[in-house]
Amino acid sequence: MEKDTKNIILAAAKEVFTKKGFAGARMQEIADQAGINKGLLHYYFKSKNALFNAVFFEIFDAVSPELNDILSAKDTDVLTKIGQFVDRYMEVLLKNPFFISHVVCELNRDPNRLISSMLKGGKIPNPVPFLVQLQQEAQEGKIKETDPFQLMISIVSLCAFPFVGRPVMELILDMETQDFLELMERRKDWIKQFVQDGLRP
Amino acid sequence: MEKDTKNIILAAAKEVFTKKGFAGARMQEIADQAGINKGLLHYYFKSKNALFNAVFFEIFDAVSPELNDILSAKDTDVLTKIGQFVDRYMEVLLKNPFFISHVVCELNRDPNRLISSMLKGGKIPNPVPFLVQLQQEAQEGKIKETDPFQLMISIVSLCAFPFVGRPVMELILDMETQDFLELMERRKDWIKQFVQDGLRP
DNA sequence: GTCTATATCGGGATAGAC
DNA sequence: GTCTATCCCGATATAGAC
Repeated sequence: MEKDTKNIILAAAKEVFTKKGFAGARMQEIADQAGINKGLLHYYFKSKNALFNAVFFEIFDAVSPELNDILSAKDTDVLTKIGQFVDRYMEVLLKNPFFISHVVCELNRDPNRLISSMLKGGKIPNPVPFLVQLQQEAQEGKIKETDPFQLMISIVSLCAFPFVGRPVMELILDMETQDFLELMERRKDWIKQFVQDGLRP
Repeated sequence: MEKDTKNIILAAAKEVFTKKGFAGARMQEIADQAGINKGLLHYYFKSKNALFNAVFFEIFDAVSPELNDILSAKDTDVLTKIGQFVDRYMEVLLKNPFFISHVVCELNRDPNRLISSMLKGGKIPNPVPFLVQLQQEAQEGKIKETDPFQLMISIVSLCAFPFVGRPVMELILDMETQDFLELMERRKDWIKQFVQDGLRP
């Protein structure tokens, strides 16, 4: 069962890396979680680093091109694109609610490890077409004039930050993780409405 | 020079923890950064854990009550409060641009360590007065009706996320850290304007 | 208070039996 | 392919001289 074991390992690694971060994760714990032993981990992945990269790119490769396509589409106005982007991005975040904080964490710790791999894969999102379109539609008076960089950053922030700040939120707002996920489910529509309101001319 | 050495250590620790995270940080590197040796670290702080907590609370204790006061003030309307909050919060973030990602990272890794200490200090921010006020002013028609939770989360997200997502942003938008900080400086006013626009009735 | 030297241990990685 | 046993480095923490 080579393929199964490998996938079991990947799933276990995803969970442990997510909870503990790269440096905090233990190969032993990943092995336990997968129901195997450390030796076998190194049989499938030659190092902790290789295992981490495998986990990361499994998600990244699936999501990045799709989001890129949404923002680069022709013949779709920006408000529609923003709606599609928020829907899809939040969907991914909800499906992997603990992973993004891990990625953020690793990027801050050792930006080169992930970033050089991302560059190698050549699948870096390209926001330029979307930024240009924002300016165009603003000049046409379809939306309020605003700094496109700041807006792009804000859309991602509104979606992603709650997931990285989840432990604090759960503390301050006194809620369980289940409540948090429901709040995020409702948040999709809230963000779309809020951005749309903010862009009214 | 006991006091000086202690502060030098705290500053060095802040920098190294910030760059590497708790698990990734090395006591040796902190000692090097401070221009002393490992033994002396343990003279002032009995463990790595104690050192980390000291660094965290130096910042947290200074900022948390102040932000709390802004949001709880009487006789100030919500839009003004939001402006003050954004200004002050962004100021702190700009002053410690690498620290929040570290805190987020640690909270996700081991929520209990920091959270139990925060509870012990008794200085947890209390958003309830602000949330109530949001609903009141919405009913009075001063601002658009909206989910107060979602709005509160969004204000914090708009300020904080760029700092945790900085490495990715610098990659995608192809900028240096200096450019990033200037972008954040301008962002203060942008956020205030955007939230205000989004809350127009 | 500050240093050097060292005890101790945890964890990534490897060797080799089955 | 999967397991056990072990190597060995690196990092926290301590002991003790100055």
